[in-house]
Amino acid sequence: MKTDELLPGGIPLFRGVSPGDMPGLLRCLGARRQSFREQEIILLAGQPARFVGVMLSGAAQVVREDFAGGRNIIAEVTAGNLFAESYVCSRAESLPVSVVAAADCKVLWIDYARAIAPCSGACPFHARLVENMMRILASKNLLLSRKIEHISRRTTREKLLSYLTDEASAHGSNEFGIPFSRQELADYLCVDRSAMSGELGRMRDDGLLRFHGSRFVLTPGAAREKAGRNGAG
Amino acid sequence: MKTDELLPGGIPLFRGVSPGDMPGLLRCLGARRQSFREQEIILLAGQPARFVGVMLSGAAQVVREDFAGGRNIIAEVTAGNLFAESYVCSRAESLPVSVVAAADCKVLWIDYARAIAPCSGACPFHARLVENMMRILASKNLLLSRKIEHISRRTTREKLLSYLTDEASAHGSNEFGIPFSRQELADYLCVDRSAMSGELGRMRDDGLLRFHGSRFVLTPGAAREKAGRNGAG
DNA sequence: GCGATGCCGTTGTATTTACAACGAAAAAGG
DNA sequence: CCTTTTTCGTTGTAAATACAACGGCATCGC
Repeated sequence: MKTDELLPGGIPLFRGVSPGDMPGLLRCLGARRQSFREQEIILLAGQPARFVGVMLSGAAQVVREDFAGGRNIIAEVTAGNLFAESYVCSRAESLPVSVVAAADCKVLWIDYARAIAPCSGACPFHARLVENMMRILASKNLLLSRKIEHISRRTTREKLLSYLTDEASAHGSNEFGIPFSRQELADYLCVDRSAMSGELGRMRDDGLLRFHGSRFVLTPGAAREKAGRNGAG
Repeated sequence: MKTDELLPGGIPLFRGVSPGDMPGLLRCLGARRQSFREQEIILLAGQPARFVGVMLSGAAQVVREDFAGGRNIIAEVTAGNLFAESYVCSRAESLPVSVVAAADCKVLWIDYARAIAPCSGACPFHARLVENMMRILASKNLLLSRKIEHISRRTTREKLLSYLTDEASAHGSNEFGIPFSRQELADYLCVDRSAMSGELGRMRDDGLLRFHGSRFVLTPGAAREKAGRNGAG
């Protein structure tokens, strides 16, 4: 198996495994590679959830077919990342979603049962793999929780304040940059871009913050009084 | 250590471990028990995130102190469940949240480093524990993802349809009961209860569904045409 | 039986938001 | 340097929502 695509550093699941150890680990896992062309179905809803997918190159979309038959994109999978891992690790019997190639792509399949089975000590990387998997699941958990915390707010102003104060404390400073364009931020917070833009302007007028592009400066202490119809308390 | 509170069946983390094996497992993990009185601080934001907490009895709240100093409850911990596990498993350096006892409670602390360290084969339950932990993390992941899917919708009608169709497919039937009262459902979907109640009535008038209390019957195929300002496609 | 309480649906109003359209500014590309 | 494209802020209007208040209805305790 070619392993030049499997740079451990670029794939969170293999973090901490040295390149030289990859072939042995993959053999021990019984990992298989598979290629897909754009639009091809990588996983079909209803199939058993046994294998965790590692997207080596290309990209895919996770789609849910809703009740009425409509298609709904619920996640994007990019190179280096996992897919279907939550379903497999939660021991779902079958997949409630399908995964479709958004471009030509290469996938590495990992049998979950073999990944978690203790392997008689011959392969010291199982433990590391499991640890990485837990880290990935837990990190995603935190990302999702934070997003819920933000979009649970009723008004656009509150959503913005929730997100921005979170970013501020993550940066440990009132001044910070965000990794989103306006449109991306609006999508993240589930609001209309122009409405959000207007609200940002009003917040600036109210002295809550200043901004230039994607750099923001929060005014300490101002959040409480001018937070809008229901304050932080 | 008393183990009568540690019914493995009631604690997802210990699922699959027989009662007789619990003492050995706990010894191997170096687990410690600690009691707290109501209002006491169980974990303080800023502390290192080394130990996963198992709530044996009582309850607690996970609170985040936001930028402005306001307190914000972001989760409730009930008996049998874990807390701080996402932070610990994601290898966060320190806790961004505090945990406060909502009632007198008893907590079992599990050192994550010992939980994932291979234990020389003497204790066959480590693997099970790790598997359970992954299942818990992954399941929570799915719960959060679904919730985001629902509350990302712009209108109350869409949120309701997203949630209800999800429940329908989970039950495998157009007719099903939901585990929420009206107020709880409104809180879950992040909308006003009375507004939601009104929207439900309008949806009934539009022939989308029928309901009585917490039992719902969705009208097949109706979702597409009457879904509101943007349909399922 | 009776009042107290909690849950739910309804109504009216003020607020907030989405939506569409536009122009300025910035960025990209030749 | 100029054109093309994208991003962003602004405005006006229509639609949706929050909010507050109320009444019906069931449950509960006395």
